[in-house]
Amino acid sequence: MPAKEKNAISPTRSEDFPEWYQQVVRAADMAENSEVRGCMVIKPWGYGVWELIQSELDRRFKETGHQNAYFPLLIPLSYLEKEAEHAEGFATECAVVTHHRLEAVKDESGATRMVPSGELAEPYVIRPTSETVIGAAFSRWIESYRDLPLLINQWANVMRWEMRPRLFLRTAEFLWQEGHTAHETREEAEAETRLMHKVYADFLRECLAIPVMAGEKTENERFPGAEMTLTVEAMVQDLKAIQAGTSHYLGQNFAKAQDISFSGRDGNRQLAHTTSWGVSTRLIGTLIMAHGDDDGLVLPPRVAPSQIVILPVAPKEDTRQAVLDSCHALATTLRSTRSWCGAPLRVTVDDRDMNGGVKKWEWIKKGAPIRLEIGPRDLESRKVCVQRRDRPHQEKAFMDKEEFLQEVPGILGEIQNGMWERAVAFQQENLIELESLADLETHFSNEGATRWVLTPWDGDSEREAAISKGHRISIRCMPWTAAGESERAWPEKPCIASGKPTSRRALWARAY
RNA sequence: CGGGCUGUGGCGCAGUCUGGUAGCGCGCCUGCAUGGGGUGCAGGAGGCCGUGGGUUCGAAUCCCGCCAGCCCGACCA
Repeated sequence: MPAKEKNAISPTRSEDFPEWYQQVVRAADMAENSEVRGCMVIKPWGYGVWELIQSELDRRFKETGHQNAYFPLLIPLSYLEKEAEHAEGFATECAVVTHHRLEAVKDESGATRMVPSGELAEPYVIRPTSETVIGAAFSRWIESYRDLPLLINQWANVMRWEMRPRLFLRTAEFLWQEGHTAHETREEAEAETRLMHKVYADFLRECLAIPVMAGEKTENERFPGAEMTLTVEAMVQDLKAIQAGTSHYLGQNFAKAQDISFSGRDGNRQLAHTTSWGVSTRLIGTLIMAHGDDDGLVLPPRVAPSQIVILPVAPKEDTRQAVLDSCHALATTLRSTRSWCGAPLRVTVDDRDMNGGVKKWEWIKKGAPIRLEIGPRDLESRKVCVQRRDRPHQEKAFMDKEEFLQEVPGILGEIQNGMWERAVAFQQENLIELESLADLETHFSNEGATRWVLTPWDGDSEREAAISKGHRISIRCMPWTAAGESERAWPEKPCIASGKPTSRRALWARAY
């Protein structure tokens, strides 16, 4: 008999973090690689998480006045030529459509080959992002200051031809949301950029239970063509930073390139100020790496496709049906009479006819927050056996069914909060402040997991690039002391590069 | 786009050096047992060995071409 495995996932996080990540994606049955390199098949459990992320964000976008629309997948090449900096930023990862038909041709061996034919006069690019197409539409739609602000969002897929794909974190095709807005003044557009930045930070905190460092990107790290890029940077368990959401103030750069102009209040023609902001399926990768453990995925209840999984324990043929009936009845009661965070509970009865242990471990690996076991003995005693994903897998609490029905929203809240608090503590433990370049360089001289560092910084791009390159680190952002805050209220200290006193800080880390 | 490696049932691999037309583990299916747990036993299905050519009586194995993928460096939500 083989030795009992302690953990469901091998290797463990500490043994080999990247491999652990891949194994969790697979064990939790979230996604798999497709036959097309770099593309992924998102399976129901992974897509279910995305749907919950989507619906929650969508609600928040609408609450802040945005409307959804949909723009074409294909972008005329000429559009990308309009804004040089933007185009160059994406040039190396564009898929290009050059033909519009296939012709069946027999080759020497007699096999039928489909050969591209019907070459296009102007090739199309599969959108790596939609600034240009949406800009063209805005140019048509906006005539007067009365048409502003224009607040649009689209849920779409985009394609960036990546050399090194990893499921959810970096794939050639991914799903995302891109908001695009146009405003009358710089102030309004900047306020929009900050607002959406805050929406992201709030969403990550409230739903994904992930704390972030919020702030502004340096010029080197900015979105191509943007004047200001705001980011929320999440810390995952190997201490790397991951950009979980960005919002950009694009100034009048895109308006100029695409003629997004309007008649102002004074009757003069002027250029709009535009923004864009987005999050992608990368959030799922972030979620996995932030909360997962050596038994697999751990989902915050807010984004768990099944918050409660009921596992019937039906050892004997004569009690099986009664147990199953009781499980389904409880599920119906939970779904129809209980709610949490404004939504009905998501309950699954796993009544597949298979070994119970295997089933239980599947749900542990999938990260379902609560497991309930109901067996023949519980029918008599009117109890349920409650197990939680945030507790050791052997731990069981037998509760009266009625008591559980009362307590269940509270338990979900406790799990959600517990995950948040653990993540905050982890972030605090792994963030330090250093005040000299030498200390920074010593700190990042190793290759392994290394804590994040804050330093006083008002250095220029060249110094930043030099430090980054030598240590495989980057300035993730110039953090604010709190998300949504625009002033940088850090105490004045000498910059580690220039020596001049500054109240700004740079956040240094290795990144995904 | 530069450097190293690998292509064998759904997945992970052995077999290749020393040619004799396929094997292991997991998974899958069936049956029996088990039953608050990652189960046991028995039986079974599934492979033109990446691809094209060559050498040979005979090629997964040797030779040549091609294709695809993986890992390491520059780019990245």
